Amino acid sequence: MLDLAFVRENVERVEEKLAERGVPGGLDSFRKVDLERRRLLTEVEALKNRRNRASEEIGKLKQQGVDVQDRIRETRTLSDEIKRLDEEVGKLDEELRQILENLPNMPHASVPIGSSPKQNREVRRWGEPRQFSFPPRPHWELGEALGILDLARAAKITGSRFAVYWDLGAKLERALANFMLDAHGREHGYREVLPPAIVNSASLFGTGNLPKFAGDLFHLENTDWWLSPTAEVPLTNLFRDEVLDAAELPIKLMAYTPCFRSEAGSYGKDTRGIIRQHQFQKVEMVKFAHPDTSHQELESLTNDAEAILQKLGLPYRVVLLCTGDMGFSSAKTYDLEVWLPHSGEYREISSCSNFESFQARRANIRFRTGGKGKSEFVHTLNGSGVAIGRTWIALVENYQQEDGSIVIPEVLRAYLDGAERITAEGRLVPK
RNA sequence: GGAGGAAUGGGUGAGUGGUUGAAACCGGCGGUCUUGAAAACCGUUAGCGUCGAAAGGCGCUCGGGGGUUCGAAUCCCCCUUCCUCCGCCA
Repeated sequence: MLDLAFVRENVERVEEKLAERGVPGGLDSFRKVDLERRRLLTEVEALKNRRNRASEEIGKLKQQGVDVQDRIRETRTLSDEIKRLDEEVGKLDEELRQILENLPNMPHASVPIGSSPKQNREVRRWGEPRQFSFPPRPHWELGEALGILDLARAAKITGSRFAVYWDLGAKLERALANFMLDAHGREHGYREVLPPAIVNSASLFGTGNLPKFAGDLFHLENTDWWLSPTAEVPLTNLFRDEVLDAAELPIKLMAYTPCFRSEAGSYGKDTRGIIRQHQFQKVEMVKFAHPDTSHQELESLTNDAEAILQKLGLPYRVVLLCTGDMGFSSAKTYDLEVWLPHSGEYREISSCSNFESFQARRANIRFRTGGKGKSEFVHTLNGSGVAIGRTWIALVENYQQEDGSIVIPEVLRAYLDGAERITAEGRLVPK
């Protein structure tokens, strides 16, 4: 959420910035409602002042034993008028609140302007896509053939866009999680957290998922609970309504959690395989940073995610999203895209964003320097470090052999009882 | 799930209708004293909104929301969270 006073004082600049994001319509209704609200507010506050003085007076007179019936009657009329005006102000408050809550964040100056992913800017590449001496197969074929991935049975027990992993397929998922948590914990200084996978609407409001994007989420019937779409939500909200000490910043947290997305509106997209799932697991990194250094923190956060792909030997590129492709809450986002041989393209595997004070304002997360002075909103950041399901895909596809087996990268073997290769030998799954 | 109890400023904790936005203590900050420090003493110490060029007004805020009243931290209703006891349970 943007700051009310800031928007008021910079309406035109805000309008320009939002136009860059392709937000239709200007801020005319904002101007109108804001003005009218303030006009009414001064009016009703003047009346309240009169009422307060009158009440005080009545109290005094009553103690002196003076008859105050007339005074009371007058003041009652005043109170009625106040009540009426208060309701009007309330309506305008609500209108203004809705306008503000539905404005996306302003893009950082370094973000390229554009309306589609085509205007995203590739920042760097790492690794060379492997040259295959045979036609590489997609992960769903390899996985089913090896008996480590089972989409048919997942559809039976739950539905489409769910997966069952067997044997080394399941273990690989667990190995990846542990490998990533260890790397970020030991080498990058993130503290591990295990949060709830169900969150309330206040938390989702804080990160900017609600009220606008309820359709992307799973809602638990007759409750205020939702399945968390990413650990960003619980982690960021850990410090909701709290004041942190500047000396503690940056605070770096990570969590391995399931993530749930309704994927409404993506029918027909990525229908094969496990690219797009209703449930997937992810290691997520979240930072609470000082405003002065948050953009440096974004760079290092992105590097931390990249380190995972490098250790796994997976070719990727880093893309700076343009204004039109960024998420609602973000001021600047880098996507990491990993190379997928079956489609011969780079696909998103991590998204690293600086939200600046946008989420902090919504969630009321502040910091104070030396325990004194005025508190300020922190800057929040997060990034996938990285999405496990898609890493699983990338490994299977990039390390596939002509015989359909998968070579396990060196760094993961310790997490898989020393296994060097996944083969169909001894498969458990009935065909 | 059932029965009770609680929620006040950075902390502890007073306060059951009228100068209480809130005592007292602790903590924080500034000062006096001291070679320095401690102790002691004095002073100071909420947030948001709104008007104003400023100085400074004014309004709102005692878990959240509604109500009663000329007037609510105080009375009534609803909700949330926490605690205790009973039941159930991985």
